[in-house]
Amino acid sequence: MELSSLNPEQRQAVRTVDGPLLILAGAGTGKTRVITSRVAYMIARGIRPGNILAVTFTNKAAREMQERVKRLVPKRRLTDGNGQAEKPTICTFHSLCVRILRRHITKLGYKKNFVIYDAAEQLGVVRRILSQISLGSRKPDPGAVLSLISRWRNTNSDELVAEDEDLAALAKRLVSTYQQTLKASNAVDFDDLILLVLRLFAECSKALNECRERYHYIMVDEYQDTNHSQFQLVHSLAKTHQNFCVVGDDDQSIYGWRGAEVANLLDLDKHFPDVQVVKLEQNYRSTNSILEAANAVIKNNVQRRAKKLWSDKGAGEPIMLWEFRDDEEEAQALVEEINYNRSIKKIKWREQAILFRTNQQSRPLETALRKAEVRYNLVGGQSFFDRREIRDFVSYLKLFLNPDDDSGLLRIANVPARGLSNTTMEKLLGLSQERGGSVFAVMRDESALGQFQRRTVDSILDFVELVESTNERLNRPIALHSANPLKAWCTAWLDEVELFREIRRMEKDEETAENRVRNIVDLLDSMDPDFVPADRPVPERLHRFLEHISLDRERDEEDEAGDAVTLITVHSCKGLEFPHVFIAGVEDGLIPHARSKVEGTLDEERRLFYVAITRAQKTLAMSHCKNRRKFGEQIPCHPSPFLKEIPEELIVHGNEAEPVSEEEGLDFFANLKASLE
DNA sequence: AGACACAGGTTTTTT
DNA sequence: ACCTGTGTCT
Repeated sequence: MELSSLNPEQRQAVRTVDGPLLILAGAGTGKTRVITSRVAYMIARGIRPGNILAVTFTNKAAREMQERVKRLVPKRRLTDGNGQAEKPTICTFHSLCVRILRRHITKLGYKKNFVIYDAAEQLGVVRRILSQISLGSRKPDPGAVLSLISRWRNTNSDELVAEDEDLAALAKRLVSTYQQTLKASNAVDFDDLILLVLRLFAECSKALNECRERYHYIMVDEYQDTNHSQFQLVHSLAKTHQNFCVVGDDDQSIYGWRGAEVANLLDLDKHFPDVQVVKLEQNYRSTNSILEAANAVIKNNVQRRAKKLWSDKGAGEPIMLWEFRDDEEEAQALVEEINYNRSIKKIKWREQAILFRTNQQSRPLETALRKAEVRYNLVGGQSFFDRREIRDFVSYLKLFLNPDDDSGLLRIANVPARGLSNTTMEKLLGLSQERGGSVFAVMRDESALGQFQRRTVDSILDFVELVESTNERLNRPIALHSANPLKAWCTAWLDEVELFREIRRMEKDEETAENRVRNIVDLLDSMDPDFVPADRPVPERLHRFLEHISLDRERDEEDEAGDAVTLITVHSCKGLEFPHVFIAGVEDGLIPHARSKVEGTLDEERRLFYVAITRAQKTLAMSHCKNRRKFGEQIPCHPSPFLKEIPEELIVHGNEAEPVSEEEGLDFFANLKASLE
C-alpha cells in the first residue's frame, strides 16, 4: 500500500498496527487521513475488515471516515471468502452500543421494543420526580439536576465535584429513582446505552468475549472527549488483545463540562503501560502567523503534552484585531468586511465564517447580515426534531411501539383533547409509581381505576383501545403491499387520531399551521428509505426509524450547497476549517466566559480560544467591543486577557487606517463599475 | 380547558 | 430583551 504521501510521523502511526498506540494529533495535522489510512493499511496487510472497529463521537465523523475508507480500499478486500460483504465497523459510541444491545438487552431485563429517550424526555422524567418529592422551599433546576445525575452515573469516583453540594447530594439521591423510572417505561437514555453494555459485559462473559473476538483492532477518535464509562467500554474490549489506538488532542478538550475526562488521554499509560506515542505537529491547514498565535496562547496551559504546530505555508497575512463601540457596530463592520472580501478579493461567502462563544451573540450578527442581504448559515439552533408537532408525532410512534413509554404517553394523552386532563394523568402517574409499573399498565387495569368517575374511566379505556388496536395493526402484516408500508400505517392512525385537525385548530396563523402539518408529512415521506429491504416487516421498520432519528438527528440540508457565510459557536466549530475566520466578542467574560472563573475552568476556556484560532486557513480577524448588550442593557466590556498572550508582532490593530494598495484600489473601482452595469 | 400575567433565568451540545 | 414555566382567573 502506498504511504509515500504521508509525512514520517503519520506513516509511523499508520504502520503501528499491533499493541497500544496514542496518536497526539494537533489541530489540522491530518488525523482523519491517518485513521482512514491506518484502516486501509490493516486491511491491505490481511486483517479481516470485520475485526476492525473505529469509534467516533458524531455521525458526521463516522460517515466521513466510512466514505474515505471506501475510497482507499479495493472492493475485493471488503468481501469475505464467500463473496459476502465484510466491512469495518465505523460508528459512534452510541450506535455501537445499540447494535450490541439489540442482541442482548433482554438479558438485562428490558424488552426488545425499548425506546431511546432524548434530552427533553430525560428532563421530563426529572421534572416528574422532582414534583413528586417535597423539597421544602427549594426548587432546584431540573436541568442542573439532570446534568449532575448524568455526571454521577458516568464517574467512578465516590464524590461528585460540584459547586453546589446540596444539589449534588440531591442528584446522587435521585439516581436510582431516575433509573427505575426509565426502566419501568422500558426506555433507555444515552448514558444507559453505554452503561447497559458495561453491565452486560460484567454479567455475561459470553457476550463480552464475543465482542472482544470480533473487535480485534480498535480505534477511538477524539479520545480527549471520552468520559469514564466510554473509556471503560473500549478498555474492556481492548485489554485482552491490546490492539488499541486512540487519536486525540488534549489541547482541544473543550467538553469537560459534560463529563469528558482528558485524563483518559493524559494517563493512558496507566492502563496500557506499553503504549507507543506518535506526535503529529505538521499542520496542513493554516499559515504560520495563525499557528504561532495558537501556540503562544496554548503554551500557558500547564497540564498538557507539549506540542508545537508548524506548517510550510509561510507566514501569511498578519492577524487583524479590531475594537468596536458595541456589538451592533461589530456586527455591521464584520458584514462590511465580508462583503469587501467578496467584491474586491473575490472571496466567496462560503469561505468566510464568524465564530462566537455564546448563541446570543448571533442575534446582532444575523440582523446585520440580513440587512446587507448576505446569505448565511447558522449552525446549530433548534433541531427539526425539537419542533412541537414533530415531538408529538414521534411520541405517538414511540408509544405505539412501546406502550410502557410514560414520557410519550403523558405527552400525547390529551393531544388532541380526549378527556384525559392533567389531574387525571397525575393521578394515573401516582398510581403507576405506587405499583412500580408504567402508566399504561395502570390504565388498562380497570380494577385500579376505582377512584375515577365513569366518564373518565371511559376516556381512559378508549385511549387504551386506541393504543392497543394501533399496536395490533402494527404487528399485522397488512400494509406490506404498499411501497411505503410504514407511512401507510402512520397515515391510518393519523386519520383516526386527527392530529392534523388538532394542529390546524390550535394554530391561529394558518400558514404556520400548514407548515407544521407539512413538517410531519415530510417526515412521513422519509420513513421508508430505499436501503431498508422491501420485505422487512412494519414493526422492524418502525424500530429502525425511531432508532435512526434518536441516534442521528442530522437531516439532509439542501441549501448547504449554496454560497453562504457560516455563523457558528466555538464549540461546534471543532473539526471544521474555513479560509477566512472572524472571531467576534473576544472579551473578558465571553472568552473566557464569566462563569469559568467561579468554576475554575480557565484552562478549558483557553483551549476554546485555541480551537477557534486554529480553524483559520488563510486569514484570522478578531474583534472586541467596549460595550455589549446583555439581557437588555449595555454592559461595559474589556478585551480578553488571552489576547495579551499573542505576540504583538503577529497582530495588526485595525481601526488604524487600512492601507489599500493601488492595484486593489483600481480593482475596487472596476468592480464598482461592473456591479452598476 | 384555555387565556393571560408574572417571575425567574438566561455558556457551551452530541448522542 | 426574551423565553419558559407556573399560577390565576374565567
